[in-house]
Amino acid sequence: MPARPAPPALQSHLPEEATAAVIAWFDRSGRDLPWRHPDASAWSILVSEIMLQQTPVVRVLPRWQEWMRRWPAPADLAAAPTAEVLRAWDTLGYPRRALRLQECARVITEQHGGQVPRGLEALRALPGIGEYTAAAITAFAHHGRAAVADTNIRRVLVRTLDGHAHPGPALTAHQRALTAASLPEGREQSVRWNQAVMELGALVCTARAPRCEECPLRERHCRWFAAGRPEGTGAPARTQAFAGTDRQLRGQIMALLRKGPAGPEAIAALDPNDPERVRRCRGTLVADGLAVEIPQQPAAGAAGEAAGDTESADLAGGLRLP
DNA sequence: AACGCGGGGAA
DNA sequence: TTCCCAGCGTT
Repeated sequence: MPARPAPPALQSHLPEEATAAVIAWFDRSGRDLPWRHPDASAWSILVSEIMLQQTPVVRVLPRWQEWMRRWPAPADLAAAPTAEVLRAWDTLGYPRRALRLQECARVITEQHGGQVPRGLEALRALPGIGEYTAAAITAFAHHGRAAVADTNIRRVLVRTLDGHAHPGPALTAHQRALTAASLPEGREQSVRWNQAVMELGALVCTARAPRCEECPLRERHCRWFAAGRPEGTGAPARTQAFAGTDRQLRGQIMALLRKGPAGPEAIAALDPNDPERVRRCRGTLVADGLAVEIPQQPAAGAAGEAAGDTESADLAGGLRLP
């Protein structure tokens, strides 16, 4: 059996000329986002990164402005009532992020002297900060050299270097290697590169309808464009459940609780046809720390309930924010 | 590696 | 309706 044909010569990284072109494009066309301002604090950048996890920039902007006004330092958020934090999170989605962000503020206040820690390991130890966010804070807040691999950067590098249309749902070892190899050596250049290539993915090399005519890599550096922009063999295939999911009902319950404590009838009315689903979602919200049970008040003058009744699940009361 | 976790805007 | 969005934590 003869050896398989040699793969086409892959470039595992972008030449310096290409990174310089992307940085020049960014200087010309990048958005003026407030967390990119030179005087943005490390804390404010950390907050922006958490909010931007799975939530688009345009929706984050007003919430971030309000948070920075109300809680300009970690100690401010650490001291805030959690219910207020969840209300201020509003409809950014995935409200567990808000809980983790407040926990993060408390750890920074109590264990790091109120300063966002440096180093990938110390950052990853904070609640809600994973591989991407630790690298992003290192690069954007501390101006350190770190390989940032968000969905935008992964898409740009996979298209230009691999010639594939989509990077897939998860960061792979191969993609880690691409981001590491493409990172400019100089610290300052590496920071600019991360910002620039991320922005290129957000504005030009988009998932849906890329604007290749505006791309500085189109002519000489993009394998995907050279191949005629082939669609991937398999669709992204991320079947995301829609109506009827627990996630949707959890969101509806949280919307109710943001307005104030809610009685059991109001919660049950969100899905009158499926009390079991309501019960399940109430339970997971409480378990997640996003809601608190309101104990049922025994009827005035009534005799004590049966002593053996240790489980009150059947007698669910209302819920409120923690 | 796969799954659950919100919500809104665009194709 | 579907897809996508500066992902993370758990199993």
